[in-house]
Amino acid sequence: MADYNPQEIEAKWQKRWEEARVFETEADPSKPKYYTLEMLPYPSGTMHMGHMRNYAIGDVVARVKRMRGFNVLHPMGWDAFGLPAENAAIKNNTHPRVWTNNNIGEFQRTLRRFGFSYDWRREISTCEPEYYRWNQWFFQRMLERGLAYRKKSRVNWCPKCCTVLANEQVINGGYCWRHEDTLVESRELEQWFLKITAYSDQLVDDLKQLEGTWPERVITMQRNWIGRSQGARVKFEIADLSSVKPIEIFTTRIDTTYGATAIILAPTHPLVTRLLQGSPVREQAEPQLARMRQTSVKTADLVTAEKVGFFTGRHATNPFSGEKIPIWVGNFVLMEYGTGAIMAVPAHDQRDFEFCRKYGLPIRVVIQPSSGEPLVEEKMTVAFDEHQNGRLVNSGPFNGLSPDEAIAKMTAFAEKKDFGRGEVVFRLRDWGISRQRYWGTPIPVVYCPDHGLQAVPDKDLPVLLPPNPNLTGEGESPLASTPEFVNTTCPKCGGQARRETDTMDTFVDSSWYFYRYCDPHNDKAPFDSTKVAYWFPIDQYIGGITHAILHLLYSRFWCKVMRDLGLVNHNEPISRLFTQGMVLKGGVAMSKNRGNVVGAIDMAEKYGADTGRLYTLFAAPPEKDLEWNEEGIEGSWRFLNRVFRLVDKHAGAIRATRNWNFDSKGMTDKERDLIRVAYQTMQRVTQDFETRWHFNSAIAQIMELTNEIYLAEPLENGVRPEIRKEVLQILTLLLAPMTPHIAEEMWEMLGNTDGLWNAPWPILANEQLELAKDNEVEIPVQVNGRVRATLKVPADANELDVVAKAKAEPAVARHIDGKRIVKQIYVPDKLLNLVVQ
RNA sequence: GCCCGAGUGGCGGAACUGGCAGACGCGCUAGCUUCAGGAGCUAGUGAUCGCAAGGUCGUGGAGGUUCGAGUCCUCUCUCGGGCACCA
Repeated sequence: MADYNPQEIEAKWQKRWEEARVFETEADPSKPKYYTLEMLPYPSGTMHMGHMRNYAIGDVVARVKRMRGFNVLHPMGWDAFGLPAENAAIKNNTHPRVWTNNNIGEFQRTLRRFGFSYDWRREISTCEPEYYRWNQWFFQRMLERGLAYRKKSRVNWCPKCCTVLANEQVINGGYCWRHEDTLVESRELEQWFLKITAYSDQLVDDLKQLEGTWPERVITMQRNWIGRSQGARVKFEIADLSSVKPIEIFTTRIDTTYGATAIILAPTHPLVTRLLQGSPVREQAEPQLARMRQTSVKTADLVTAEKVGFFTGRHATNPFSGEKIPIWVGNFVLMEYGTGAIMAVPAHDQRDFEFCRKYGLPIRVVIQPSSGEPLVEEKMTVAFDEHQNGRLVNSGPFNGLSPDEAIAKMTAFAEKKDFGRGEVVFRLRDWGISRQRYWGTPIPVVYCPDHGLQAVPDKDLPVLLPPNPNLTGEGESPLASTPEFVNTTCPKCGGQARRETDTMDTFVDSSWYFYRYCDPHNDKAPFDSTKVAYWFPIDQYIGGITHAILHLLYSRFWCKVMRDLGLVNHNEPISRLFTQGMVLKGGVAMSKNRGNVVGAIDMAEKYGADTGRLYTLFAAPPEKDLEWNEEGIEGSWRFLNRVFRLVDKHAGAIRATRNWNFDSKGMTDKERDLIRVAYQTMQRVTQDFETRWHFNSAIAQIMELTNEIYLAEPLENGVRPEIRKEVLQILTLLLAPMTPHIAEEMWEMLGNTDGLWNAPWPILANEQLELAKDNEVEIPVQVNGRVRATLKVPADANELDVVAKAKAEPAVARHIDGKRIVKQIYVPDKLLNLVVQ
């Protein structure tokens, strides 16, 4: 009798897998491929059970597919650049590379300890020049095509990170994504941008391809983030200043133009200063403008701030009606969106309504609801902004049209008269990638006093990070104070030149890393396109919902750029996305900062990797958050011990037994029952793995099978050896994707000399399917929907027999005696319901 | 404000297309075993009335459809998440 010793067993099989190179894969067009991966981790601190759950889910997928005969690519790597490494290095007076590589070592050791089936030869680390040189190479391609450009603009600056953030990294209306309590400031800086907006339309349209295979909420979040709105641009001439060009406004409701009672400009609109020149209200207006421009810096406050504004003293002409309406400046109009100017239609837009009420501007109804009380201006308390329901009024020749008809007709009219046109506007902004920090990919350009901006030629890539930077964590990029980095020569004239000292956002690294796994050691190109063509698109991607916008949007963008460069031939990189839940402790996500982590290595040492894997899969369905419970893991540990004891007890006697040939002649009832349960469990578990991803209920089924076998003990009594072996082997195979080490060990104990890694996933033969069928079923008998008895009848019993038998049941008879049966519902093998009066 | 998602025992969670609600596990109770602790094994465990047989209630709440609803429809409450003066 041996005890279950996970430490020994796990080390033994990890070594065997490595020696047999079980998880190493090559592209092979003769086999069906399956590319699955989990989002690459940022190696900070140590791994906790939250990480582990993610990889456990991914490993089940990879192992099941492998057993199903797919050529499976399952790689792992490190998102190794980033601020925490730099900050930690400053704090501990070391180099970011040292800190990062220590962590990578720790992470790698932990992942190996858990026996995840990665092809480690393909491991990548984004902070290595072999990797980041291709970031630079891509940057040059984008620069050539105008997709990378430099401009001075207002950008988000995090005072704690001491760097610029992308719009996607600003959360909760103005806070840093890493420092959730730190307000982002607005600064005017020269920055590098990637022109993701060139792909706005495609990024929205192609979301349709992902419907059904990506979580709906990720698609919705991306759609909202890109924020495409169909509308129109309309010109309003400035009545008092004919020499100044007309004001252009953007609206999605051109049908309400007759109801416009003011034009409102953003405080930073370039026209504002010109309008105030010589204006009768200039004296009062200018201080207000100054105040507004100042307060607009804090974007977070905008949300709650009250609407304020002032009159410019000028008027504009409504191109439809010819009416003169006042031009105002309002703090709620954003320069960044649309044209930075709007027409205020207080009757049909809530914001305009509030603004106009406050400043006594008139309200004019131009859409009357088709049903209910007609609107009366003086009595309105909110704007009427529906456009499904209503008809135009007070709108000249457009009266009587529905808003949708009016939008089409009025846009056409504006185009004909040349004062407006239909336009699509996006919320998405270009991706600001400049970061004023050291630990990232250097942006590969130089500035020559004579030739200006020059790209570093491909042959000179990579532009390496200097080994000994001067890290302070303050002010401008550390690269700027590293003379041996900054001072260089112009690639055009060879004269003195200065390098760009900003580095790239680390989201550049993760935008294409999964392509590199296909060809990780290529030193001629980012990857060989034929290899990528074999593996891509990714069949299954697994990660947290936190990346719903950032990483997953950038990756989609990058894919489209690569397609246009002729490097890949697909539109979307990821066919199927799964977003798993977090592991919580005390109701919040595990994180080092909060000090509520359960270390993965600690768990492996205490219970073994298999128990840790099993528990994270069993405790909750994978998409849900999981509250960590130390008592729960004990249950998984007990279960594995129970299974191990069972196999250990029988192994000696059946080790040499030949596999059963499914001959059902002369089977005892006990044998039949056991085999049936085993095969039924197989069918259900297969379903749970393949189509439903219900790992938790798959495990519950396997536990039930184990309980059934225990109840049938002693098996030696009436169960022949080959059937004992069949049942125990099925139990072992079903566990293999989740708890691979103990499964291998038991497989060997049962007399198999060929590793379990070579075993195919069991698919039931016809004889087995026959044996899996129930020959007797239990049918609940209801009277008026209440269960009164349960009948045991043969499968496929006919209705008359069942009804007769049911009526004979005393508990049924009691409820139908003296009453009339008005209806009889019989669902074969399911239930019988008698409706009486 | 807008858009998603979720509400089932003491707890984590099952329930495929409407068909015995609470599988499986944790915890708890009792018994066996043990010097003891631990482990293991067996039985029980939604609430409620009843000595029992048996009955009634029960999936956040209120209605509805149906022979039958956790599941479908309408309204509503609570929690979680995302976006947010986006014109």
